[in-house]
Parts: sequence; structure tokens; C-alpha cells
Amino acid sequence: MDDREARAHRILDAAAELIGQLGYDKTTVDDIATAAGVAKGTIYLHWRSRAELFEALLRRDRMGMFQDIDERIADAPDTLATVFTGFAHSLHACPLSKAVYLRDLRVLGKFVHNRAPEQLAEAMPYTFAGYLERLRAEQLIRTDISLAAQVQLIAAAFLGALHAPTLLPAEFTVPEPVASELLGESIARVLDRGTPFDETDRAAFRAATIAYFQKSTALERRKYLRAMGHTKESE
Amino acid sequence: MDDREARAHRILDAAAELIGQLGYDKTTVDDIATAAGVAKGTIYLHWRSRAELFEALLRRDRMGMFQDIDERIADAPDTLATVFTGFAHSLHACPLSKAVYLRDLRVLGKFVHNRAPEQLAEAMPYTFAGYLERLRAEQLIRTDISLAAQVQLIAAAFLGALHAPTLLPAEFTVPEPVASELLGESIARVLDRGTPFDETDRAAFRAATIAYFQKSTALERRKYLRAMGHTKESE
DNA sequence: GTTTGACCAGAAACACTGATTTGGTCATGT
DNA sequence: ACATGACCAAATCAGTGTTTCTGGTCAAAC
Repeated sequence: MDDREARAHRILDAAAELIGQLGYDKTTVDDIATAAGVAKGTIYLHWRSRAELFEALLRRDRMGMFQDIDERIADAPDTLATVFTGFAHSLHACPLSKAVYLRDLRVLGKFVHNRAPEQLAEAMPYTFAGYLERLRAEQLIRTDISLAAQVQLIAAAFLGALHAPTLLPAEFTVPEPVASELLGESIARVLDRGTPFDETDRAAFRAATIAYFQKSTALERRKYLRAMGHTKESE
Repeated sequence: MDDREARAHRILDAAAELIGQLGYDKTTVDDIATAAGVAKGTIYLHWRSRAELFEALLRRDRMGMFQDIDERIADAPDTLATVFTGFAHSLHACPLSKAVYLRDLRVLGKFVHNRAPEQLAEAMPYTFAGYLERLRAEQLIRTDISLAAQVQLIAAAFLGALHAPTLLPAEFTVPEPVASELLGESIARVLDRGTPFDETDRAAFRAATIAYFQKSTALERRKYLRAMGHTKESE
């Protein structure tokens, strides 16, 4: 990572901090420049506009989430609960990706007019559906309900888990990391085919899971690089 | 039901229709009066203010939801899936209660400044927790996770299921009534203790379930009557 | 060659005014 | 006794003008 790239990350770190606190609408380019210790003109050496900076930030956050998942499950992605618990932990650790998933307008603000949230997370249900399809084909999860139903159940489980802390009384709100473990284990139960994995199953599951996450991480990395890489002279 | 009470219901029916379409903020007392076929002053014979009318509407909707659940499960509340599927169907059929649960400001609008949504659904997690506690005490559901965790999981499952249709691509959105059946069956899986119910279990489960829902319906009925019953001269 | 921050056009926010709408009241009509 | 809708105070809205702020640019400084 050279100095220019390091500086870009410092700028994005500053932007993440400010936007995390104030939201996109209330965060100015000058605020970000000041917090990053650069002049405002420097920001425009990296991105063409404020909206492009924010998009790069969201892409970085999301790529980071998938890299985090890759690391969490690298050793032992051999049960549904392990994988989905890891996924929940990683999403929890990436608040901007969480805000995109929840369409949280306090964070996203007017940016949704530049880039719709579903465009930022556009591949999520499709590549994920492919992963479930493979698990179904290999009889690793139940197949007595439709693929669409399974995608909805899992997406809804994440939505509900992310919304719950703001809508439930504190005494019924389980803190992290327990909440992610609960979510992971619940999804495992919902997908369970009814018989435990044997060694062959575990190997097949591991292969499918690693393939899915590596593919997703690569996809997100390409989008991130696209958001970071262009310069004004390439116009 | 005498004529005065029947007129009150016609007014609330009109209010439900308008607020369902336009939300609380965009619905005037005159709109409601016109739709109900009465003069504006007539509205104030029943409720002291526009906000009180709306509260009565929400209470009626919620009491109706619990009555609907009572009817759905009256015959055979003998499995977790049956009960939670019925609950999901009933909630789906009561859009105002759904809006309260989701804190949907498109519907609730400025009314949240009169009465916070958690005050309208205040007993939900508490009486529901009591129900789960009884099921746990009688070993009808798993007890290897905490009561708080179970309340959160179920509340989150409903939240996610209600949010999912607006955030997922249509091809991954399962329509009603299948979505409620999926939700009910998923909650059953998440609570499952691992061994099927025998006849004694079914009887115990039925007793606990009927007790919970009858208690809840009675509680909601009292709140509804309180919202409907007072007049100006009782001040 | 790269960074900077003064600069500017346009956007946003604000204050004010007059017009319109609405919640709630109550004298009148039935 | 009950229902009504004209009425009024208050709230809301629309429009205008002014002030302030900000995104983006680029000549000057380093």
C-alpha cells in the first residue's frame, strides 16, 4: 500500500467515523478533510465527488465484512451454525454495511438518491441463493420448502435481529456476541435437514461454503477497487 | 351493540380506511366524518380529540387481532407451529397493529408524539415472556438458552418477516399465506426441545396457550373499552 | 508534481408575511 | 336530547427575499 493509498484509507477512516455519528447528510467534505488532516482539494484527487467518496466507503466496509467472514470461518466452516454465527458477527462489526442492509436513512440520507441501497447490496440474495442451491443439491439442508422461502427466512432473520435492539425493552435484548450466536444457531435449526452431518457431509459443506464466500469476497473486492481506482485523467 | 356504539364503529372503520391509505398526519377529522357519513361535531361526541380517536382505532385493531388468534387456535392449539402460524396470520390481517409493531411512521406520523408505540404494545413482551416461562417450566420447549434470548428471537423473527417484503427482490419474497406458515414453522424449530410432544405434552401445551391468549385478549379488551368508553361528562 | 485553501456558483437554511386549512367548540336546528 | 356545521384560534403551508453554507475548482505555494 503506497502513500497515496494509505492517505485514501485515512480519509475513508475519517469519513466512516463522521458518517457513523452524523449520517451522510450532516457530514461535509470539509469535515472529512479536517478529520483526515488534509485540505479539501486533496479529497478530489481521490474521488470525483462527495457521493463517490461515500460509495467507496460503503464498498470498503462491505469488502471488509466479507474478508472478516473469510477469516472467521477459514479454519472450520463445517456447520451451519458456525457459518451463520460468523456471518452475523461480521455484519455486526460493519455498521455501514448494516445501515445499507437496513436502509437506515439516518445514515444513508440523501445518498439513496445517488445510489439505491439495493444496488449496493445487489448480488447478496442472488449469490447467496446459489450457495443455498448447492447445499440443497447436495442434501446438506432441508429441501421440503422452496429455495425462495429459505432465502426469505434467512434474510428476514438477519433483518429482525438487526432491528430488535432498537424495538425491544432492554431486558429482552441479548447483547453481542451472544445475539450473533443465537442468530447463527437459529438459522441452522431453520435449515436443518434432520440428520447430523457425517464426515463426508462436513467436507462437502466446507467446500461449498468456502467457494461461496471466496466468490463473494472476490466480487466485493472488484467493486471496491472500481470505487477506489479511477482518477480524473481517466475520464 | 346499540346505535351509538355502531356509529362509533362506522367512524373507526372510515378512519381505518383513510389512515391505512394516507397515514395519520394526512387524515383530517373532516375526512373521517365525511367518509363515515356524520358531521364533524359528531366525532367529538365519542372521543375528546383526534388523537384519542386514533388510539381507540389502534386498540380496536389490536383487540381484534387477539380475538382472531383466539378463533384460529380455539380448536387445536397443540403444536408450536400451529400457534405461531396463527399468530402470524392474525398480525398480517391487522395492518394497524403491524404498523405499531414496526414503528411505521408513514402510518403513525406525529401520533408517536402523543403516545409512544411501545406504550401501545407495552405488555406484549412481558405477558408473552410469561407464556414462554410456563412452557419452559413444563419442559415443552428448549431451556438451554435464556428466556430473554427466546423472547428476542421470536420478536426478531416477526420483525424480520414483516420487513422482508419491502426489502427483498420479489423472486425471493414468498406470498401470504405461505409466509405466515413459514414463520410459524421456523419459530417452532427455534423453540423445539428435541423430542416430539406426546398426548400429555399436547394437553399441557394447549392449556398454557389458551391461558396466555385468553389473558392477552382480556387485557386488550379492557384497554379497548377504556379507549371507547369515556365521555366528556366524566371529566 | 502535488497539495492547498480562497473563491464562486448554487444549494440550503432561515426569517418573514399572507393565505389557507384544521382541530375543537357550541349556538342552532331537528 | 342529539346532531350539526359555522365559527375561530391556532397550525400549517406557500411564496419571497436574505443570509449562510458547501461542493467543487484551480491558481498559487510548496
